[in-house]
Amino acid sequence: MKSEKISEAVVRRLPVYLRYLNDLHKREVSTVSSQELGLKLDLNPAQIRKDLAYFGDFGRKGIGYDVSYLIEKIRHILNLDQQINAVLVGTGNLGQALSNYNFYLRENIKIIAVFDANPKKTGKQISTLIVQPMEEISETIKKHNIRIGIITVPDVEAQNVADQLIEAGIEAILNFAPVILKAPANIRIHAADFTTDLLSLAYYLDNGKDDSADDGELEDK
Amino acid sequence: MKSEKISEAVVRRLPVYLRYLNDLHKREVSTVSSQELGLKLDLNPAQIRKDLAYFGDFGRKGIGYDVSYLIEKIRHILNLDQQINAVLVGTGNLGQALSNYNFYLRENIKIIAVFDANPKKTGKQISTLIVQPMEEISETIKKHNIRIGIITVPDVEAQNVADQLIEAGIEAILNFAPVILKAPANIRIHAADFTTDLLSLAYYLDNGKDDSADDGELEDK
DNA sequence: TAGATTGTTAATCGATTAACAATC
DNA sequence: TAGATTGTTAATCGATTAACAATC
Repeated sequence: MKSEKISEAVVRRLPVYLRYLNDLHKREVSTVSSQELGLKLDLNPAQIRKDLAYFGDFGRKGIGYDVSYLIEKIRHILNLDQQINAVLVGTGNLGQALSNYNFYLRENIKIIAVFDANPKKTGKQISTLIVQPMEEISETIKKHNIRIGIITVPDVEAQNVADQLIEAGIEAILNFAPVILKAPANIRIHAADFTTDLLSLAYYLDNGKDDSADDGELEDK
Repeated sequence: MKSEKISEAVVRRLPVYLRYLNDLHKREVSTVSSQELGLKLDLNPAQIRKDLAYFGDFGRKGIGYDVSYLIEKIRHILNLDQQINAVLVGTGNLGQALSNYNFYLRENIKIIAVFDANPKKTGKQISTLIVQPMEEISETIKKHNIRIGIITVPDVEAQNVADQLIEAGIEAILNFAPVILKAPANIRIHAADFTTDLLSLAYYLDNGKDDSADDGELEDK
């Protein structure tokens, strides 16, 4: 174990490991090697060993990693060995889908309140929750020790909502709106905007493009 | 302009540029510098200039970039100057949300068919589309020149659906299921699984952790 | 002209991978 | 013991950033 700073790339792989380890556990596999993990997750085995070694000596030479033990360790590293409360703001289609999709079933992150600025939406029930008006957001966050905010409002409202969440003391934000949010450095923001993923995917479509024909306009065919 | 290979990191930033440029265009801003872009998008201006320069000399020294011209160029690079047809498989909450969320309104990617394996779901209407049974997927993809597949089925079914999409001739997949899909190298797959984003976010929550207390178990407080 | 800003080279920084001693 | 596999160092690879000549 070392005391280096952990890079974002490493942290982003931890949930991927955890997910597959949970899978192995369900299938009653008790031990796994970095080799096998790498094969399944399309990652270099050395990278996996290095990632894990940042946090401790979790493996055994000649044997591999104990699945249950590694699950426990990664869950601890990710703060998932405690319940993490979250709020969701914006009950459009996506917001409703996420509210129903209960993260809590798999890991310890639980959406415990949902909000919407639209009075026509407030008071309605989504899953087990009642949609609350924005006026109540600060009080709810403080009262229930809510640490993560999930933003699923239209892009023009996203920054405003983020500001309110931060003001109320939230620590981290998962942002589905297609904008870059501004926030103090101590607030962690992850972009979950899939339009970026989708549009960049289009780049890789093969249009019979020829690298050497940069200036040639091949409109037809 | 150079003929180097374009890295994935560069491609992923292009939609981000495009998004903000569209914004500027709407606000009738006609010119923008890499400096301003960097400020708004939290990116290094040199990086933005370098990214764009891979594809051409789009800027003017001393002036900056013409917003409309750059939009046009990036849209061309991303293949968005033509309609790209997509299918969506899996009409659960998320699938429905994405079907309603019409990408087509902003850019040229259009979901033109939706599928579900569940007979109780087929025949129902989502937005303007009728949910079709999986049996029709291959024919529909071929008939309508569908190039992108969006997977929103449960994780255990995702690989199977991916195989069917690939078999039918799809070129790229946006995968929302929390699994690593296996596919031939010529098929582009982007992971859009937000549980990974959410769980990695939890890592950054401050639990009064102390880097130097690696082995000390501070359970309380 | 003077000020601004690009495109690009060189320098830096960081992340991935290979290799291997240690050891189960 | 022999085979397997870790943890870690060193080598490689790639991406970001700084700096600046070119030029609008």
